[in-house]
Amino acid sequence: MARILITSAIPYINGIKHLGNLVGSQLPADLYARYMRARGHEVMFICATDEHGTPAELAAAKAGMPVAEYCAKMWAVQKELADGFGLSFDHFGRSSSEQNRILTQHFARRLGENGLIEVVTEKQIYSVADGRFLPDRYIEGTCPNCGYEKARGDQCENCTKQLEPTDLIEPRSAISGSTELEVRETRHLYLRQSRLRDRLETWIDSKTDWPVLTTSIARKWLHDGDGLQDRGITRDLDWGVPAQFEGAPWEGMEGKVFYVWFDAPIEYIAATWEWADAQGLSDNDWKRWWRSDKGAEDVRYVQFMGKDNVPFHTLSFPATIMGSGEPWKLVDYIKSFNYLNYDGGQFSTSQGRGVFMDQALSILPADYWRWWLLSHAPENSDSEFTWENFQVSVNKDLADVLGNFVSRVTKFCRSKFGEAVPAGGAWGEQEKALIRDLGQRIRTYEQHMDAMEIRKASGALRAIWGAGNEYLQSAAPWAAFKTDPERAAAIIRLSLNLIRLYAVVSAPFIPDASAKMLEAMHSDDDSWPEDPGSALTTLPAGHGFTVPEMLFRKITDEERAEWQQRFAGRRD
RNA sequence: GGGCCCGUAGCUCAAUUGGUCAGAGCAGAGCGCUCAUAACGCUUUGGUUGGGGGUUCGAGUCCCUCCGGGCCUACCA
Repeated sequence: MARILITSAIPYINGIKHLGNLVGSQLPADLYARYMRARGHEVMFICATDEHGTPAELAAAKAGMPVAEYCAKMWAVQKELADGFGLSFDHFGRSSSEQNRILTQHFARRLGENGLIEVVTEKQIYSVADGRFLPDRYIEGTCPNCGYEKARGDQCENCTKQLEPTDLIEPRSAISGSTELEVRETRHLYLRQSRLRDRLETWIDSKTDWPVLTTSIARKWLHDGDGLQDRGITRDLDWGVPAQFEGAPWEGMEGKVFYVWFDAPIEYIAATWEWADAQGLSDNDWKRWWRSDKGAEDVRYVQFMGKDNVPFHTLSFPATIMGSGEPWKLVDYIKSFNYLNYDGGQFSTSQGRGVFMDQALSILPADYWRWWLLSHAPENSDSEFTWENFQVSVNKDLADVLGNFVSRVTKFCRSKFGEAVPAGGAWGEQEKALIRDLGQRIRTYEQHMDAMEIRKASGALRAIWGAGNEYLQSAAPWAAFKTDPERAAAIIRLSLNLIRLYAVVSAPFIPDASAKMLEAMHSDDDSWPEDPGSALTTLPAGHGFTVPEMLFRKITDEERAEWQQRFAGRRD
C-alpha cells in the first residue's frame, strides 16, 4: 500500500466556477483520488478556497458585505457544489484559516532568517477615491500606442502592447472611474527566488516524466531575460495574512498582507492541518503527510492544475519550500491541463458564457458531466465543449452501452428466473474468453489510470463496458433459455456479477451511478477486481437483486437545442 | 515584440525513442439479433497527416518557411 497526497489547485473565492475550471483541476484530481483509494492506497486529497486578494475585496464591496462574511458565504456555496459533483476531498479548507496564517508567517520568517527576503521600496499608483493602491490592471486609460480608450495598466487589449500604468493617457481607476490617482512610495517584501534559480533548475531538470506543458513553462521563467526574477510577496491590502507579526525579521510592514500567491499554495499544507484539527487528531497526523522528518518520506505528492497555475507551482512555491531549509514535501508530479473552450469560444466568467457548476447540476446529474468532462479532458491541447458532442457521448456511452447493459441483464433475469442470481449450469469457453479479455482490458485501464492518462483511461473503461454487450450477443441467453435453461442461468449469473464489477471499476468516473449499481445488486463489496475470474463469482446463486431505475437517461434533441441557447451568453 | 503549444477521417481524439498498407469512438452504409433505454453485435465507406521546401534507406514525428488557432509574458488569480 502506498501513501498518496493529492492536491487540486484551489479555486478563487470570487464567484461560481465554470466547467472549464472544474475539469482543469478538481475533477481529474478527484478521479485520481477515488481510483487510488479503490486500489487500496492511503490517500489524502486536499482542496480549499483561495480567499485573499483584491478581487475578493471588490466582490465583497459589490455584494455590500464585509469581506470575511462574503468569503464565508462563498466558501459554503463552493463546498455545496463540490459535494454536488462528488468531489471527494478529505478536507475542503479555506486559505483564510488560522492554520494558514500561522504557516504562512512561519515560512516567511524562515525565508527571512535565511536571507531570502528583501525589503524593496517602490512606486505604485494610489487611488485617493478608492482609498487603495491599484494593481496595474485595475488602472484604465487611453493607450499611447493605438489610442484605445479602455487599455489596462499592464497591457492594451486592443493592440496587445505591454504598458506601464504611467504610460496611459488620462489614467483612471477601473474600480471607481476616479482620475484622482497619485504615484506613492510603498515598501514591500520580495522573495529572492533568483538565489534559488540553480536549485530550482536542477530540480525541474530531474522531472523527466512531467508533461511538456509543465516543464516548458517552468523553463521559460527560469531562462527568460535575466532569468528568474525576485518577486514581491506583500500587498497593500487589508484582507490577508498580516505581513508584520511577532517574531518577523523585518519592520515597517504594518498594514500590509502577504500576496495571495504566496499564501495560497501554503494552504495545501494548512488545509491538511485543518483536517487534522477537524478530526480531533494530533499534529503528527498531518505532518506525516508533509514532513519527511515526521514520516512523509514514502508519500508521493501529486498536484493537479490548469496551465495558468504552473509557474507558481513549479517555481515560487518550491522556492518557498526549499528556502525554508526545513524538510517539507516537494511535489513529485504535476499534472497540468490546457483549457476547455465552449462552443467555438472561451468560457467567460465575466460574460457568463458557458456552463457554470450550479447550472450544470440543475439540468443533469453530476455523473453525466463527470463522464463527458473527464473523457474529453484537455490534456494535450485546448479542447472544446459542444452540446452536440455532449449529447452524443452521454447517450451512447452512458445510456446505450452501460445503462442498457444493466437494464437488459436485470430485466431478462427477472422475467425468466426472478429477482435472484440463478443457479445451475457452468462456465464454458465463452466465459473463459470473456474473463481473459476482461483481464487485459482492466490491466490497460489500470495502466492509464496509474499514468493519469485520463482520456485513454476513459476509452479503456468504455471498452470494458463494451465487452459485456459483446459477450451477451455471442452467448445469447435468450436463445439458450429455450433449449437449455441451465446454460442461460450460467450466462446471466456471470452477467449480474459483471454489473457489480462495472460498478467497482467505474466508480472513479461515475460514483453515483456506481453506487446505484451496487445497491441494485444488493452488494457492498466494492473490492477491486484484481482477478476478474473470482470477482465474477462474488454474487452467489440465490443472491437477491433489484432491477434498478433507469441508470442514465438520454438527452433529447429539444433539450440540447434549448440548453445551447440558454447558455450562449449572459448569466442571469 | 519574445517564448511555448497545437493543426491528423464529417466530429472528438490516438499513433513507443523517425520504422511494416496512419488507428479508435461517434456519425454514414450494409448485415445480424430481439433480452434491453428503437437498445446490442458483426462488417464496412471516409485521410496528398494545414500549404510548400529540406534532412534521411525511411517523416504525422526532425529542420526551414508560410497560413491558421491557442496560451504565457512575472501587479488578475
